[in-house]
Amino acid sequence: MRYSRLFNQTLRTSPAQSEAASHQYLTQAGYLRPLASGIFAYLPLAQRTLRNIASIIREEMEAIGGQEVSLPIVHPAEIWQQTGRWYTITAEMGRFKDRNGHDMVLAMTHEEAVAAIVHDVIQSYRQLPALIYQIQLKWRDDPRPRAGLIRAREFTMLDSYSLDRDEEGLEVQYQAHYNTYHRIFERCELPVIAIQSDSGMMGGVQAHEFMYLNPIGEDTIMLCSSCSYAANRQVATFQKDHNSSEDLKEVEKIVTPEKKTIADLVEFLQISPKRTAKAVFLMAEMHGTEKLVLALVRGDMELNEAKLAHAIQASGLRPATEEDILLSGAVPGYASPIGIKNTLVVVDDQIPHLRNLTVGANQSGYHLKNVNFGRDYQTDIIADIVSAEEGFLCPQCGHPLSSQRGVEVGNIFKLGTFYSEQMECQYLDENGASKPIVMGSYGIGLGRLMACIAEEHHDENGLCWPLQVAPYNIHMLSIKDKDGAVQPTAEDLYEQLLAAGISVLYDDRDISAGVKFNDADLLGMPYRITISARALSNGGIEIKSRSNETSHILPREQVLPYLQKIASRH
RNA sequence: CGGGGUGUGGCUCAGCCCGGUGUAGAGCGCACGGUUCGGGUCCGUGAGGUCGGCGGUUCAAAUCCGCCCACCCCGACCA
Repeated sequence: MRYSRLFNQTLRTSPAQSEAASHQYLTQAGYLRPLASGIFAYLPLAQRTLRNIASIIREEMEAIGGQEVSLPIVHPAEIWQQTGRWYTITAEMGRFKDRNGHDMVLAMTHEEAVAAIVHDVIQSYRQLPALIYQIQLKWRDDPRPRAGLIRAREFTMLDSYSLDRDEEGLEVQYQAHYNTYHRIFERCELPVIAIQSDSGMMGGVQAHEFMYLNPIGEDTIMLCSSCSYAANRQVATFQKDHNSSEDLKEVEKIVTPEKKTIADLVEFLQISPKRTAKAVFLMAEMHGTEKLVLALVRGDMELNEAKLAHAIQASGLRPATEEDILLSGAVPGYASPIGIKNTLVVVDDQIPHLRNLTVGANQSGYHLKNVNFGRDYQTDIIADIVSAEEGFLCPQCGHPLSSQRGVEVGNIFKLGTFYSEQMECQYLDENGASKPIVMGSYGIGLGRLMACIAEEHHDENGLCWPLQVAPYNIHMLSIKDKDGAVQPTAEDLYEQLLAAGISVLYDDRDISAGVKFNDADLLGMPYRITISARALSNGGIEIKSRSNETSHILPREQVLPYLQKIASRH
């Protein structure tokens, strides 16, 4: 491609409205233009990069037996109603009516659509296992898009769906994806770690996320430096301490005027927050109705809403208002499970092992000392509902955990039979018995992946693409000379490279050398070749790798074979 | 949804506080001419703007007031 024909415009200054390096450079170098919040146009350089990422993905998916399909991005509401997600997912789903007034959905993901097709295609165990995948657009009306492609509302995603007879089959395909995803990210030269994760709105039983560790990320990952433990903070567990050797003491009502927070209370009573329990009130969306939930956790712990939602099978949580709380008979600031009604009480699994805690008396200005689970109150639901924090002890080895931020570039889920049951995807086994297909679903965000690669591979001058994803392998530029030997040489070499099938961007513009060099650095092709009078008089043509400061001169006739060797690594 | 910030040509911004310089400015980019030719050369000419929108105040609004919209950042939220 001749630069003079390239559809793009680099910017001298990076746009002010971006913080992430990837966003800045992708915009400044003319890969990307915003159209609306979280909605982007991909210009030719970005499109080529994405295409390269996509071909890596296709190769690797085909290698584990994947077959590519293309599912619609507009769905009839019926299939989403069938799985219930029409009702459980709210503002994030794009909906509209067609001309006949039918409710339609913009695909956020494709489990429903896949299941609808699988329902028609798969009849027999002879057709299983199967693996289908697509690289397709998604729409999620995210409440807060940010950092350019890191979190967009419209985005392209690889999503694959495994279909198996049973759990064993699913395990095989899950493992295959686990390994393949590592290979895909490796080929893109993006370092990632696989961590345990929440299955969120997808439902399902087991899940891993592939995280690119970087402060720009919005997920918090708990890591153990002495063993392999790594988990999303939403699900990370840790070793909890107990004091169950203490004797039970008598409950004692104490006066605590205006001590509505744990901080005030422990200051007033001069006790450790570990000797208190706090009650957090939330309204939970459960099976279409709202219910008040009291979550009881140790005073120094933080409630983890993802864990809580999981424990009570809630589809959504919101903070309870004062009015909500008063209806239960509890007193905000002085609340506890003792004596409240019409409330779902969830107790953190540490609490039953803690004795003689101080909790609210459900009476303004009073707390209760020496309260004990079992003796003084009961509940049906005991679960791990607190967040792991930096310094808490690793659940596997007891070493203190650390935390880091990360970007989720991929994930794999064992869906099990949820969707196949909802959508009636069944097959007949050898005995003629009808059984639900066991499904898995797996995804990689392509735009996000491209942004993460840019984030990982850039310097103060611009992007530095890895060879396999770079829009062009070679950035060739000529520097105009007096006697005019440069231009014909450059044209000639360019034609030769094209004929050899090497992907090359040739800066043929009639502008100063500095501009060409700066643009070459900004655009970030892995190799730069310079044709100039100086290089020619030094015996040939200059070659420099983008990530390396030094260049070297190669005789004219050796250039093509040299570049062919580089390109063959593509 | 809560908090903060910003909207002036393709990009970065000045002007606004304290209304009036008469066709609204600069740099970059773009077009044309010249100049230079290994790290965004220099000079000249030129095109390009409903000053986010609507309403109000005023003899007069980019500037003051009100409402709305968009975008960015933090939080809530989120495969």
